[in-house]
Order: sequence, then structure tokens, then C-alpha cells
Amino acid sequence: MTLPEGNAQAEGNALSGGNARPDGHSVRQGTPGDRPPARRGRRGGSTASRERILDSARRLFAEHGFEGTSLRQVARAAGVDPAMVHHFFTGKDELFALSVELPADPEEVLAGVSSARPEQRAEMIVRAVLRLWESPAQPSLVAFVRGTIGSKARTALLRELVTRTVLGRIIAGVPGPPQEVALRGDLVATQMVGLMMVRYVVRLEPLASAAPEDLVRLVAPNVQRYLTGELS
Amino acid sequence: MTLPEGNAQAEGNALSGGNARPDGHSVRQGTPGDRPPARRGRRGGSTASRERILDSARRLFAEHGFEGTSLRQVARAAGVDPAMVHHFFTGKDELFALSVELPADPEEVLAGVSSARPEQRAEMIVRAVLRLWESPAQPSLVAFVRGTIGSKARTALLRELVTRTVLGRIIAGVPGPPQEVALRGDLVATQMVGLMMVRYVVRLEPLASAAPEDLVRLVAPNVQRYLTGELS
DNA sequence: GTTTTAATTCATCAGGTGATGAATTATTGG
DNA sequence: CCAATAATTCATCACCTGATGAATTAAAAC
Repeated sequence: MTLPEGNAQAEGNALSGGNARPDGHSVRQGTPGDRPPARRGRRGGSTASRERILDSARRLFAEHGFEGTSLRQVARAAGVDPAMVHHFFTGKDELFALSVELPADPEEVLAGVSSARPEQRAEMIVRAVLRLWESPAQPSLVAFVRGTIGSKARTALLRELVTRTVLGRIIAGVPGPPQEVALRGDLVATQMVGLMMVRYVVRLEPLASAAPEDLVRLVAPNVQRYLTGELS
Repeated sequence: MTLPEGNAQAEGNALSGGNARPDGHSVRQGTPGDRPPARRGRRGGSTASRERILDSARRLFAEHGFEGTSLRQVARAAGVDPAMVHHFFTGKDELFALSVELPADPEEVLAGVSSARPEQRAEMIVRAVLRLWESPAQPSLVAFVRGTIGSKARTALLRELVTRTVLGRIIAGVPGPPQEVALRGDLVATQMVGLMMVRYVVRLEPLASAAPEDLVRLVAPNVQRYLTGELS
């Protein structure tokens, strides 16, 4: 339960293997399974380390959450020295923020939603959310959820983000007293959050494998009721 | 962001403060703010340490998740030596399991649901879930969610648990082909999970403060559609 | 009243953590 | 060609982690 399945994927990088070591610094005789100690200094060719670190961070944060992921794990998965993480990023917080920051602008994802007539909005919302989560941003989003839910402080940030940048667009122009409209927005959030959690995080079958179009058909009517329907 | 707000609540426990220390073991001169080093040996009076540890564990797991919580934090919050945690529990895993294990038997919570006619089941489900989460079990449940979502492995356990002990009871007797019925169950899960997340974990307002009866009125119809309604 | 058992603390271990500063090597600009 | 800059690794630091074994004290059992 505690072991984080260390698959280091040691990345060959076969350059001219100069084993010459003129200074007897310290031969570092690790267990015989170690790879040779990786020449120092800048490498030739393309220099993709920064991106590799971000990719690994995304994957690991998504699997183990923020505190469950160490910088050394990230570095190992990226085939890179741990100090590189600090070379490219100021620390774990920045790394988390950059690998996990909302990988899509809500403004863009919900484009058109707030200008559509409220009576047709639900389908647009469901479709937009599914399109986002089916995109390459999915690992980042799962990471975002995992890292965010795990801590009370970060959950508070999420609350602010959702309230201010998402819900506002969803309920814009919905008729009714403000309190009631705000509640409608929360109810929509209820359904959408549950959909994301069950499909992408917990992955309940058969829903996790259902076709997006089917889900729109199934879920949108309920969302529409929350938005503009009778709440008797 | 990293500091876990160390409120140790140092618990007075004013017994006869014997500062006598016949053996010069090692005087342990900490920073002057330390409380005196707490006589050894068994204490008189009631012996509630085990429960205090479990309480603190629940609170901290709920706030910081599994890996975000250390045994020493738990011990400090409980006003107890860290070794006590290992005295009462075999390790962090057992502590987590015991402080966080589903604090209510699903069989009991969903009592009657599977024997009720499917057409009336939704209201019972919503009501049962809300009753559970409004009960004293709420902190444990939040802890369960936080600790569970934070790791892929534990999420898999959650998936099994939900599939086998919850969804089965919910969809028992619902007419239709098995695949479709299973999908209905997942859709219900979608709505209920979202409700719990938004109301109790993320705490979006005004929904977080709404009266349970209002929520039943608002949410149950949507759940009923998933269970037995037209899924056009 | 003595023995057994349980609760409590202390000291310590081996290892992991995030972070830093220096050394080494390549690329890039002049 | 040479200087500046960036990428990479190494060797650490101070600290925190989960865990263990022994010592001390009280309560329970007899």
C-alpha cells in the first residue's frame, strides 16, 4: 500500500560513454544494479528535460496526489537528477502549480455558454466538460483533482476558482431571485462534479467507457432541470 | 502552504507535577517553550488515549489526506507520545483504516432501499445519504474521501467497495437489460457523489447550507429519472 | 501483597524529504 | 577563438518520517 511502484524507465541516451575519471572524487560503488553514474555537464542534442519533468510530475501527482509525490520520484521518472527540478522550478509548489494548473481556460471551455439561451445551455455545458476531459488535458485534470481534494487549504482555492470563474458563466442570465439562481448553479455543479469523479477519477463501469454522445443524452436533461426547470 | 498549522492543544492533564529525575538520563533542553517532559509510566484515572488518537487521526486525515498526515502530528494533536500510536495500532495503515473505515454499514444506511419499489427509491436514497452525512460520522466520511481520492491504489479500493456494497442494493430489481441497469446505477452514483463532494468537501454556497429536506426535494427527481425514467 | 498486564515515555535507527551551492560540460553570442 | 550562459550532476544539510526496543509506572488479577 505504501510503495509507489517505482518504474524509473531509465532512458538510454547512448552517447559516447566516456568512463575516464581523472580525479578520484569518490567512485560511488552502489549496488551492482545501478546504471553508470551519468557524465556531468550539459548534454548535446535536444534539451527536453524541463518538459520531461513536467510530464512525470503530472503523471505522479495524478496517481499519488501532492504529498504522496516526492521531487526525487519525479526526477527519477524523468531520468534526471533531482537538482534539475530546482534548477527549472523554484520548488515543489511551483512544480505542482505548473504541472497541474487548470490546463484550459474556463473562458475558452465555456465559450458561448453564457451567451446561449438558458433553455439550451445544459447540453452545451455537458458537451464542453466532456470535450475537455476527453482531451489530452485529462491527466492534468485528474492530477488537479487529486492534489486539490487531498488538502483543506487547496480545496478552498478550488472553491474560489469554481465559484468565480465557472459558476458565474453558467448561471448568467438565468431568471429568478439571486439566491435561487446561485443554488441552481450549485446543483449543476453537483451533477457535473459527480460525472467527472465517477467517470474519470473513480472510473465506475460501464459509465467510464460510455460514449460521450450517449452521456450528453443521458445527463443533459437533468442539468437542464437544475438550470431552468421546476424545482418543486 | 506546507506548514500543517501545528495546533498541538497541549492538554493540561494537571497531575502532581513530579519534576524529580533521579537518573541523569539526558536532560533534553528543548526550546524554552516546551512543556515539561511528562512523567513516564501509566497514568491514573481514565485511559482514553486510544480514542483521542483515533479522533485526532480522523480530524487530520480529513484535513490533509493520508500522506499529508504524519503519525507525529496525530500524536501531538492527541497530546500523546508518538510511540503510543504504535502501541495501539500496528502502523499508519491500520490507523488510517480504523479511523476512516466506512463509519456506517451500507447495509444499514440503505436499509429498506432494495426492498422498496424502484419507482419510489430515489427519495429514500437521497434521504439516507444525507442522514448519514449529517450524522456525527461526517468528519470520518470527509477523511475517507480525502484519503481515498489522493491515491490511485486507494481509489481502486473505493471503486470495489461502491460497486459491490452500494450500487448492488440501489439497482436491485430495476427492470431492463443488465448493462443498461448497471449504467443507471452509475448515473445515480454520479449525482450522489457530486452532491456529497459539493456540499461536504468543497462546500459551495449556498448549497452547503441548504436544509436537507430542501435538497431531497431538489435532487430526488433527477435521481429517479436515472433509476427508472426515460433515458432518451 | 505479589505478580502480571497494560499504558506511557525515551532514545534511537535507517531512510526519505526538500533544498542549496559548487563543480563540470555543452551551447551560444560576440 | 573566447566569454557568457545554460544544462547537468554531485555532495551535502537539516529535518521529518515510520518504526522498534527498552525503561518506567500504574492498574488488575490473584
